[in-house]
Amino acid sequence: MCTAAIIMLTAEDLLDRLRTQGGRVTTARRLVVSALIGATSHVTAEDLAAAIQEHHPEVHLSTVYRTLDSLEKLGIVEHTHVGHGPAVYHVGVTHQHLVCEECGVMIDVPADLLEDVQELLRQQYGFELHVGHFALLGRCASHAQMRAVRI
Amino acid sequence: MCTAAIIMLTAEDLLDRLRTQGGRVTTARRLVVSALIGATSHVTAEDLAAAIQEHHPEVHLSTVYRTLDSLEKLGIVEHTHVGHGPAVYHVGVTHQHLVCEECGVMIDVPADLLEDVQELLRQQYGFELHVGHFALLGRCASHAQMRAVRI
DNA sequence: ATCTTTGCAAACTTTTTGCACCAAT
DNA sequence: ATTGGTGCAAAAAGTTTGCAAAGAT
Repeated sequence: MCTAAIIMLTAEDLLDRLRTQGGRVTTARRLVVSALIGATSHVTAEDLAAAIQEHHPEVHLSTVYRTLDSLEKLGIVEHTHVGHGPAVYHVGVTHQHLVCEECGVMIDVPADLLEDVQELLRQQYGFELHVGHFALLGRCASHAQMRAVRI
Repeated sequence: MCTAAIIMLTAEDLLDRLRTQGGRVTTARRLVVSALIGATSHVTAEDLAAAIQEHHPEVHLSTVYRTLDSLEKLGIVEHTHVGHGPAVYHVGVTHQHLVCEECGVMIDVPADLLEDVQELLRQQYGFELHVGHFALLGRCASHAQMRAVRI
């Protein structure tokens, strides 16, 4: 059973989308797309570059960034800012990230958890919330008690 | 009438707090604190430095950052990340920022607007949301219709 | 006298860009 | 033959840090 068919995109699906929009399918792009799809969790551009460069050291980090950009413009990939560090990228359905400011652990929660705020902001401020673009920061269960000053 | 007495802190109050905690009150710190309190809205470290440097060009940006850090450790000042740009600083009550990804306009909303999500996250994930540390991104009323691809 | 803070320069991190060369359509 | 993409190096943007000199207590 799969609740979100859209996330079952294969590497070739993504590459086809690129080609259809007038883009070219290159070795570098193939590698970025496979690395992204093969990733077990959210990855940074640098993670992807490192993984690719194990076997293809010539693929440059800037190429990874540019490929991810292209995929985002197609609406297939999203990036999220998870705190003070680098952005993470993922394929598939929009969701919200919770990040612990203490230990960095990331929790994925469904986007509809923010539906009510979204509606509230729409009604009171005419503001259309873009769920998922920024993580929600705070403290995970194991660090919730802490009252550390440094954040 | 003033609903939040806590924001009525004067520059001298802040400086006293620094002194009480074993800190020193220097010319540079005096200037940063006055600039911050005198600011009409949320300001970046660079904004503050620029304002100060009009009359005191010797005060360095890094000193501004360090003073803001000290004030944050005392819990008097907060910074917020409002998108891809620099952080903004403010004295006073915690609130949430909405930022338009299209035009950059910033809307301040009361922190309690997120109370329900906060409670939900607490109950379902044991996650203690730190309201205000990151802005909520989206589109303001005048840009809500746009479906621009680039974000 | 002591210990904090400053100014400066330099490093750092993440991401973007200019450009000549190369490659996919 | 076009146009778009790549690799590289370098810049950009925001923030932090090391250090010797200066300053507050």
